[in-house]
Amino acid sequence: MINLGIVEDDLSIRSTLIKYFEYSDEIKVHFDCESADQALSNIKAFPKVDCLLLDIGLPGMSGLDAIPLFKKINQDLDIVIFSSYEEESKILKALCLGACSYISKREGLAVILKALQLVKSGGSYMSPTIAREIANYFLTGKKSQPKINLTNRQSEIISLMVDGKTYSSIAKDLFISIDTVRYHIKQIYQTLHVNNKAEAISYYLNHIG
Amino acid sequence: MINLGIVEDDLSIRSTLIKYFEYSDEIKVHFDCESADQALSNIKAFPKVDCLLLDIGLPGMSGLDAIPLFKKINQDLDIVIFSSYEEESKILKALCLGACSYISKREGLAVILKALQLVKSGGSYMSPTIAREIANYFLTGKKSQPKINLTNRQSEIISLMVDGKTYSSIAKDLFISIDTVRYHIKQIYQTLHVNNKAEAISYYLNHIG
DNA sequence: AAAAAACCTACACAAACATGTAGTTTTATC
DNA sequence: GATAAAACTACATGTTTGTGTAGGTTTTTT
Repeated sequence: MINLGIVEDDLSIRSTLIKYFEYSDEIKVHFDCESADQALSNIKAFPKVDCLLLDIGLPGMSGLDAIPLFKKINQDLDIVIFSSYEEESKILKALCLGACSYISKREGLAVILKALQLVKSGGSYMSPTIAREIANYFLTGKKSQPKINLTNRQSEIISLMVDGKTYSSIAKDLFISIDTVRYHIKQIYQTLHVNNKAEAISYYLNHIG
Repeated sequence: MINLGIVEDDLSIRSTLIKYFEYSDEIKVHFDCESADQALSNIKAFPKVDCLLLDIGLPGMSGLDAIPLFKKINQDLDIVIFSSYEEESKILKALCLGACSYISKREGLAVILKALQLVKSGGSYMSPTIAREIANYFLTGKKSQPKINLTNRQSEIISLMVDGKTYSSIAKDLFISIDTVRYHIKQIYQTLHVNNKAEAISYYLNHIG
């Protein structure tokens, strides 16, 4: 059972949501309101509520700015943004402040329900346009990594080491002998200036991976 | 029409995908192969391909490392990751390198099709578990932090392990016997669901550190 | 074609690790 | 002060790893 609160200033949208959720035996709407201030009171008054469907463009305080305040009251509250904004800045801000899901208002009711279910089960849903914005953010904000001079084979092998494979298992994976694996690992240790598997893995995950 | 290439080393998965896409009049599979090297040749040979379904755990070069090489050949190629990895590190790396969508291998065929359609229309799809990792990334700033409850002693010890210390060296550091070190490490392995030092360190650096 | 990397194989020995069983002691909590 | 959780110790056994030495083959570069 998802114990939901709804914060949305458009009355018609709000009543549509409520009616829709009435037919779902998975969702119980404990409160609905049209401003962040009211929502904050409601969150305090309904401690059972574990999920919030939150609009951004609200009268008074913005839904975004209210996120930390909700989180302060209930650290584990799942906040699902439901907004017509699809700009990177709003999306990133929402996620940074603690929203776990972001749904475009262009989506249908069924999608909202699905998203809430996913969130309840520890997952998350992002509308396609939102997800694309996020992907673009990572792409454009990328930074080059200090280059490390491992050969192709060495890279393959250290990558398998990181996965917890033993020498013999690596040998089988790569169709080479265990002695060859030993050889490569010796080279890797020299290159990375380490003396054992643990150091090599730490180095890899901190500098390369 | 989506002009697709498939890179997946598991033959059964690959043939399942191909058969499935045969029944779709929206998707034309131009090539399929089992390694990044082959895929690079194919991308050159089939310039019409505008979308790539890409596994990560491939023999030879990893799917992740191949992403920039694909992008170099075709800047506008949409890369959809299809992997069993659901760790933040892999997800972020994929997105940073230019993947626009990330699908867990636990998803069904219909979801893959849906994701490809979304990507084609300028959107993106992230599997729920993936999306949650991304949301957590923004929230915490860097590492997603699930509830790993190592005891104080266990934390001390795994931290020394990560530094490349041997059992006996850890024992000396903490003024305990090597058998006690063994005991704690056994407990750690159980808690983290790993079976050796390498996995423990990887887990630590990816999820805790 | 020669040189230099990179890759491959083999063997041997010591050190380190993984895992089981079987306890005792300390510390925190009710 | 009973209980549970954490911490500690011990021993035994087999596996994995680290490090020598000592070669051969393939690929790339000059």
